[in-house]
Amino acid sequence: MAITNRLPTITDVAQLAGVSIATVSRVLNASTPVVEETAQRVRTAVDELQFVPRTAARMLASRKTNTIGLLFSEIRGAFFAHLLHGIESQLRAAGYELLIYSTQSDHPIKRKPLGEHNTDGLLVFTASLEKEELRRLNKINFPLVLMHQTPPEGMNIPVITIENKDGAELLVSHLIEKHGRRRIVFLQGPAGHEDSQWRERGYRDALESHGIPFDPELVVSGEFDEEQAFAAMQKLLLDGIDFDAVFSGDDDAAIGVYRALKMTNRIIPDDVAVVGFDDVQFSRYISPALTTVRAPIEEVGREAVRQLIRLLNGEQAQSLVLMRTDLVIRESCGCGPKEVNP
Amino acid sequence: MAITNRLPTITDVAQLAGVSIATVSRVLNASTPVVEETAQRVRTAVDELQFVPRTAARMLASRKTNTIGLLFSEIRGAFFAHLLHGIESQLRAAGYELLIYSTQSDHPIKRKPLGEHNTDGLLVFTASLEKEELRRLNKINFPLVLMHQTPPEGMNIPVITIENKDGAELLVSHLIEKHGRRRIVFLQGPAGHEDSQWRERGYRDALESHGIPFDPELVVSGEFDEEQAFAAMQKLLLDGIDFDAVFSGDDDAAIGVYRALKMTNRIIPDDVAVVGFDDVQFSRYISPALTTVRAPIEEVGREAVRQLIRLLNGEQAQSLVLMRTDLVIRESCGCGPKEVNP
DNA sequence: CTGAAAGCGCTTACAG
DNA sequence: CTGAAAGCGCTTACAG
Repeated sequence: MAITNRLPTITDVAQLAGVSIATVSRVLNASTPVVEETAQRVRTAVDELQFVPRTAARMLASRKTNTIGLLFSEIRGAFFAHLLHGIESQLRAAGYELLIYSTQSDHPIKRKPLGEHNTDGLLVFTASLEKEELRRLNKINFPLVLMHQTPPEGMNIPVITIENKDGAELLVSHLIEKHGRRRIVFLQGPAGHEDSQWRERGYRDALESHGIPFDPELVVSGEFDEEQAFAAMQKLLLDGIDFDAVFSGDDDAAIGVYRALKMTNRIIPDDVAVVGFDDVQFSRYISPALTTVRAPIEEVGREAVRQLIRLLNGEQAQSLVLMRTDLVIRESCGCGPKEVNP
Repeated sequence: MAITNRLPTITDVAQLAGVSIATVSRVLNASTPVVEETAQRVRTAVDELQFVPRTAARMLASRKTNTIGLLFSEIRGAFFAHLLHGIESQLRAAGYELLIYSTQSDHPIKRKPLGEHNTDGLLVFTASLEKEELRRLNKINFPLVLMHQTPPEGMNIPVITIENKDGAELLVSHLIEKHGRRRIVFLQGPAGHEDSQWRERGYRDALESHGIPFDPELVVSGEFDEEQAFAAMQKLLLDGIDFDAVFSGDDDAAIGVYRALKMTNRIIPDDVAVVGFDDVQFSRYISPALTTVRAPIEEVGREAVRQLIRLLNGEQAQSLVLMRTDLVIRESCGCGPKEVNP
């Protein structure tokens, strides 16, 4: 099932149009003025042969791939769809191709999946690239932009991230001030995940500023994952730990929290208030509607592309873009109509 | 901000190892046996120089891109994340790269985004590629696999899709038989969307086999989209059309239906039963929990990759893979516990 | 404005 | 098992 008739090349076009391949290249790329009449002949030949320049040849000759790579750990959930949508749309507008790679694929990696050998620059989400490789790429001045992750010591790589700490602090303060909660569980994300670390800091600061002592018993791991959060909550319940609210780390984990609480007949928010983070698609539709923090995920993707393109154009990129988050009060915290008819 | 020191090439490696570039290529690709001692020297040189072969050069010389392309119309919602996850994981296992392109990006396309010039084969979701281009690619024997879309007349291109009609028929029959509904609205998907067409057929067949006359007034467009579905429902309500159930086309649209009904104080399922299609992440968590049809989306992605790889290997692909769907009864149809504590 | 030619960095018959 | 050489299909100085 191989390609049957050899595909046309630039040489075929040149012959048909009666010009040199250099001229064909020029009209294709509009890189140098070409007499209109000649250009027209070339275009006709291109159409007739249905010629499309081989990307590989073009990349090799021009020493540019016109492609950017996206590295991330996991394709999952609404969060990822939002991020990718932002990246893709912004990238197309700039005329770049997108190569994606999920480091979660546990198949042994022979070659470096994405790097200077196949892209002009890289977008790196959270800790999807080892520090080693990051350092190497940075050292050779390879264009990089990090998302939701600050660069290791001494590396100056642009970062796009969100106001995790402020959002979390507002959220937890709300539980304390408006709803009088004092025994608030925090479900951490994956180890080393910066979003989680900042959110935890916001959580702690909120406690501290309200004179509530930090209780390590109330901080457990939910991994930003429904199942893990469910398991963590079950353990907390079994251990008989006392609490009146849960900050689930992110919205996905909140689903697991809901399940665990409902399963043991706790009423949300009366018995236990629950809040998340991200405000993904389903958050407003679950019952009770989830109080959370809106993270501008799609915009993070867009902005990351913008900064990367600056680097690709030899311009300065902004070293840190911190996008604002907003509290979204719904019902799971204890506010609002208890499902009157939203 | 250009790459500072020239990147090492195969020639640098060859010199350092004291062999020809052909030998370096051979140990890198394990394409021909090389004396172990020599191979070792090459590997050492590769490590020392941190050499990674330029993808473009390799593609050009080998006349293979080792890349497959994914074309689809819209990156949106949980549906897409599931599909992409299936595709990505299966592709990595086979050692291919993934280039993605969303035809929705309304930026004028200069060059063909994905095709024989930059990929070895294409995965095409729904109608994301014009019939013209499909015919052209098929004619030159370019490996193609379609998802959720049968090929135009006379083209033999493998298809992976799901049992839309059976699923829809079961769903609607359930509404009729178990819940006595007879005025059932159907919300169509985008024009020309095959999933929608088959679901409509299932809907009609269910009506017919239960002796319920088809009423064109009850069929309106929801576009598989929350907002469109919301608008369509509002219009139906305003027009005073009488109905006792809604088959929303897909789960995303069901959200819009919920909103419109709740806004006008209709109780789901008592006043109006609602059912969806797909069983995406949020479906079990909305209130009332959505009765729907489970579509094995991730598996569709996996299977599409499997078939495409067969073609790439010169093997025969299965011309049609029809994946089964299952009815998922929850509460929005009128069954089950009215939120006892799921 | 246009062409001849070098070069991009690999792979792969072809000899040996 | 290994090397010299051709070739993959473009782009881009360099002349003219």
